[in-house]
Amino acid sequence: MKRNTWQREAVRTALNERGDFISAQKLHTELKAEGSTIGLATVYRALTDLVTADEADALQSPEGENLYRACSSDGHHHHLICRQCGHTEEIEAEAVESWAAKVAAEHGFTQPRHVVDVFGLCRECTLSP
Amino acid sequence: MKRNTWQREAVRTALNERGDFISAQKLHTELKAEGSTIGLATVYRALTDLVTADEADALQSPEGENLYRACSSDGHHHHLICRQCGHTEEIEAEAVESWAAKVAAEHGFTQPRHVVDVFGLCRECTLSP
DNA sequence: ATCGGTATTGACAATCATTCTCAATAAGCC
DNA sequence: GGCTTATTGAGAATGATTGTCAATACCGAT
Ligand SMILES: [Mn+2]
Ligand SMILES: [Mn+2]
Ligand SMILES: [Zn+2]
Ligand SMILES: [Zn+2]
Repeated sequence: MKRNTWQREAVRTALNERGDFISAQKLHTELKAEGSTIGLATVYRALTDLVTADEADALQSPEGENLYRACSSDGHHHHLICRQCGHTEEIEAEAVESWAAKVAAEHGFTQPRHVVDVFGLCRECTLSP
Repeated sequence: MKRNTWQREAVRTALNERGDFISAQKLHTELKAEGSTIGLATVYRALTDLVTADEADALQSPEGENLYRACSSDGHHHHLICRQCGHTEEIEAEAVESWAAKVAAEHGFTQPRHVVDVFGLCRECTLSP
């Protein structure tokens, strides 16, 4: 039986308000800055659960950190991320989905998973870097 | 002035003989198993240098480890990697290249870069896991 | 071939994100 | 209100990677 706690809700709310990708560490720091007494391990657990429940997306930053973001659209999708400010836009990639499945099958690979992310500079960061 | 050492050469040779992606840690273990006295930090340094010199490719495993591989083909390309044994095949992704550029432009993003990797189980690992 | 300046090395410590441990706490059900 | 037990949080543990620094050895100059 899964129980509802204010900690889980605090993480969910913080992610939703933010909108962009953030690390577990930074999220924990922000929550404590607002007065929360939530523990770091709990933030990790909540984020992992949100990803499992398809309420959040996760990806690795180029530096190897795990970043989390509230999912606005349902189902599998990918991201266009500003490497300057973290601003994120969700993108559809149906063509990439079928391409990944096809190329795996052609080489005899099974259970394919793919990592497809596009990093760039958003409009604002392009103008004022 | 860059100097030539047997350590750097040992890492380059080991990477070339292997052909597949491998972590710095595993590579160091294998080298020592063959009697080498090379240090772990040196393996990390050599791999970083090889990537800088475009003699090796690097990518992050889904577990967050950095993996390295000797570059066989020149220029930009992507990989199909067995997450069980590390066996790797280079793949063309022309359709994905143009898709990434287009989706970035459509959202006002500049200087786009993309991460495109496919992980699965190779034919052999599918049969005997 | 010898010498000397300095890149490079390697053992070890340090860092950093993430996970584990486990006693204390508090949801949810009666 | 009590009980059961999932959940929490502080701190330890892990594991990859990087930093430190004295000792080493490459290589150009002599
Ligand atoms: Mn996809
Ligand atoms: Mn590409
Ligand atoms: Zn931006
Ligand atoms: Zn395999």
